[in-house]
Amino acid sequence: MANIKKMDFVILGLLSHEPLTGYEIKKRIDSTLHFFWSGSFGSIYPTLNQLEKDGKVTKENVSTNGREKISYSITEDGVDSLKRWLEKPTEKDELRYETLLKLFFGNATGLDEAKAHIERFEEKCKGELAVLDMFAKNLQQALDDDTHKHYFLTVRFGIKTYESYLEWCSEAKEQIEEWTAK
Amino acid sequence: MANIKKMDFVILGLLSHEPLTGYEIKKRIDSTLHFFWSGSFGSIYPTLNQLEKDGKVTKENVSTNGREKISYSITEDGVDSLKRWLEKPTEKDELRYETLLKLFFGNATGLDEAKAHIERFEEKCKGELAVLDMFAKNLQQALDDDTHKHYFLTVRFGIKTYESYLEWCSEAKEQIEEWTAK
DNA sequence: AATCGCATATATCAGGATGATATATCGGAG
DNA sequence: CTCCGATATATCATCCTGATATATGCGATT
Repeated sequence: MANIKKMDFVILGLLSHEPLTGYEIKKRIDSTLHFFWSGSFGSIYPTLNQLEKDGKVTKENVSTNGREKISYSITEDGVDSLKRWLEKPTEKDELRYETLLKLFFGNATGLDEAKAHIERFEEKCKGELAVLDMFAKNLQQALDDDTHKHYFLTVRFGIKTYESYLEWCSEAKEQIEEWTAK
Repeated sequence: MANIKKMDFVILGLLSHEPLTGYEIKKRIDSTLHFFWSGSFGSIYPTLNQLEKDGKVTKENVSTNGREKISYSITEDGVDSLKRWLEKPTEKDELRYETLLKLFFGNATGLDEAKAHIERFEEKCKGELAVLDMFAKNLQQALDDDTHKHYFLTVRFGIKTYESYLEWCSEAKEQIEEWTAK
């Protein structure tokens, strides 16, 4: 079999917590999963249709404030699929940092340009870290919920990595100054 | 314009160091760039053909040990393209960790399963870190070369992040034991 | 000397994922 | 009352991956 479709399990996973619309799924991905996963509408809506055909989710037309939307719920079959996937070992963990690519090839433009990239990266990290710190603070007051326990572990991962990114930024900038000084 | 093709710049970047064949490019990606970028043959060969049509690289048939291969070199036009891209701010830095996805949705299977995922992740990190430590050691003896300086900075990034991953693994395992104990 | 397996080398293809775009409605700010 | 951003669903070109195909050279094993 070719590449296994990950969006299936992202959606099943989110629906295992609560029923959601496609639009709400996108929001969850962009907020909660944001620092270790991503997904687009072009992937979400077709997958939802397929999952419904396969009997792993059911859809229901809902009207909120006179607004039409389609709410999806997970079925028993869907939960089974999710569990089977969760038990399998991870296939691929992937980092894809354009900043590091530009840094690596930076010889063509020089160390000053490299420093500029690092500084932009640093600012972005500070922003992300602030968000994660807030998440952690909120979660720590609700750790009796098992779902929150798992969430909390991933947030801690994010905090630790962003902290180490920031340390690297300082180190790298100092290193560059040393090199350019002499 | 749609998604900018990154493979163009990966190839131009690598060719800015030395002439290479498609196969050698793949090897460079899988070894040197491996911990922050990836790429497949299905992307490399068509891109090389396109870059040649655009006059950004030139090809030359070479025969080593009676073996035919196509060696590519970067042109002035190619170097210009590369530099222009290097000067632009990073568009996207992306982490895509299936392990964290499984951890996040782990409520459906429980904390024991979560621990198993963390332990597998830990082993993989230890392996990667050993490789990076070796890279760093070798590079430190050749930092007079400007290309190596840039390389060294990215390796340091890898080391710092993998070290923080390992710290997180310990912390997370302890946390899980605390939770399951009571 | 023959064969087996692995690295070298190039190429193509089905399918998954992204980013852009299209369309339409609702609610609040000015 | 109009404009703008959020809500909501959907599709498409394009990129990228993983698999597969094909073929040769080289060293190890039988």
